[in-house]
Amino acid sequence: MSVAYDVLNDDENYHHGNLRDELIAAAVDVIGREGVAALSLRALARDLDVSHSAPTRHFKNKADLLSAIMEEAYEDMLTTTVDAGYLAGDNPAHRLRAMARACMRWHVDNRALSEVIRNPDVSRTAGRNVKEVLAAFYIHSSRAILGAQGQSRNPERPVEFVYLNMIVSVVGAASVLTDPLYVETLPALDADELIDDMVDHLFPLKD
Amino acid sequence: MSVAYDVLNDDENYHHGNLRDELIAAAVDVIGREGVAALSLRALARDLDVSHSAPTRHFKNKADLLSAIMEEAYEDMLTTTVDAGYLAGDNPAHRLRAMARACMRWHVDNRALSEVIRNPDVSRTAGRNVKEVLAAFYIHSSRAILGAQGQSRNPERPVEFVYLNMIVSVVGAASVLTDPLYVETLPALDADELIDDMVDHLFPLKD
DNA sequence: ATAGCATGTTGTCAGCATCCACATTAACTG
DNA sequence: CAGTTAATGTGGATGCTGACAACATGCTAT
Repeated sequence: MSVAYDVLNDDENYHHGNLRDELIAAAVDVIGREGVAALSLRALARDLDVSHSAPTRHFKNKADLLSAIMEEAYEDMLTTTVDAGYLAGDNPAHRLRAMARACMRWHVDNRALSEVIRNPDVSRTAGRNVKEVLAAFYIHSSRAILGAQGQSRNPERPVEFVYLNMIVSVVGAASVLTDPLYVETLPALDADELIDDMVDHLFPLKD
Repeated sequence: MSVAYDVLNDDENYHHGNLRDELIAAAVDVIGREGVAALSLRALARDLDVSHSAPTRHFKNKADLLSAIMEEAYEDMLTTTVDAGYLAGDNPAHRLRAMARACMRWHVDNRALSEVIRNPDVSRTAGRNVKEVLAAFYIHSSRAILGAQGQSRNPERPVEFVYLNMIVSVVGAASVLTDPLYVETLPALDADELIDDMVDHLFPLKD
């Protein structure tokens, strides 16, 4: 639906030309630096040298902007983790581990987006799109888990619990690893080591 | 520091008498129903039939109110889980499992408070108090983990990782179990079953 | 050219946080 | 018991914000 203008308008146009995408980019930047609460549509408009209500054309209100960010974030996150699974080779257990690791890494590498999708005030506004993407991801993951069960040390654990535990671990790791309060308070904490340890414990290999 | 008035002022007083505590209670109520973003000091003042700037005497601003809520929440949460450990008897492994289970349950039973302490915009304002409480909890938990290591199936795992994994699991479970988007999207999900399953997996018993 | 549409602008309004001067009460002090 | 002081609450002013409405501009297709 988003129009791609193949022109490069260096002159000062009446039309901004790419406001929607730049609004999202600027918003993500602000969120990364100052948090969701500090986000202001008017401030964004000022930053982009645009009138205070120009954003209305693209996002009905603040919740709508955050909702759009959430949608992009979920798609990016889930394709990233699914792709990581495919890149991990043919061994189902390795694929599953790669998926969990990639998903955690995505959160660490995309602090601002992670903060948005984990914010209840945002997820409350989630539309059908997001829910369908999440449902599809559940199906995909269940298959991956079933495929890997034979190679795990605890093959008898029900798939739903394994999946839930994976989601919980990912969300928890995202919360802990991106929150300065935890990082400051917890024992010396290297994100990669923690992720590896948790993946090992979540999906232990046989050998 | 909080004064306890032993009077019951049924008449309409100039002084409210207990504004601070009632502000917190009303705020928690609003957060539970509409989320942190919907919180407004002026609306709270209206609800309590008090002038719009009365809250200033008790909380310099909104962040200050949320910070106070966070402090109370952390103390309540951590004493609840520590107490659950003591109540679980003498077996160190059972104590540790009881702690983890109680901590997760606290989040489910105190949705609003959980949402506050997991909100980055709030935790960013955490003061020395909160940090000291968290540090003390780490010490307490490390001891519990060390005591339980002999009874677990994986005694060789470093204490810090076990602790981190526990925190991650608790925070993640809180996020997942209290967020309607997850509850709606995930496979049929009973909080108690999930908690038990996760605790079993986190701290497996020998037998 | 011109009608229609997407996009951006200016103007306006209510709600909110924050600050300030002032009012009232409770607690302390001699 | 009287007078002082600190704590608490009031009312108004200011500036920022989100939201809406009416208008302006430029692209595109007929």
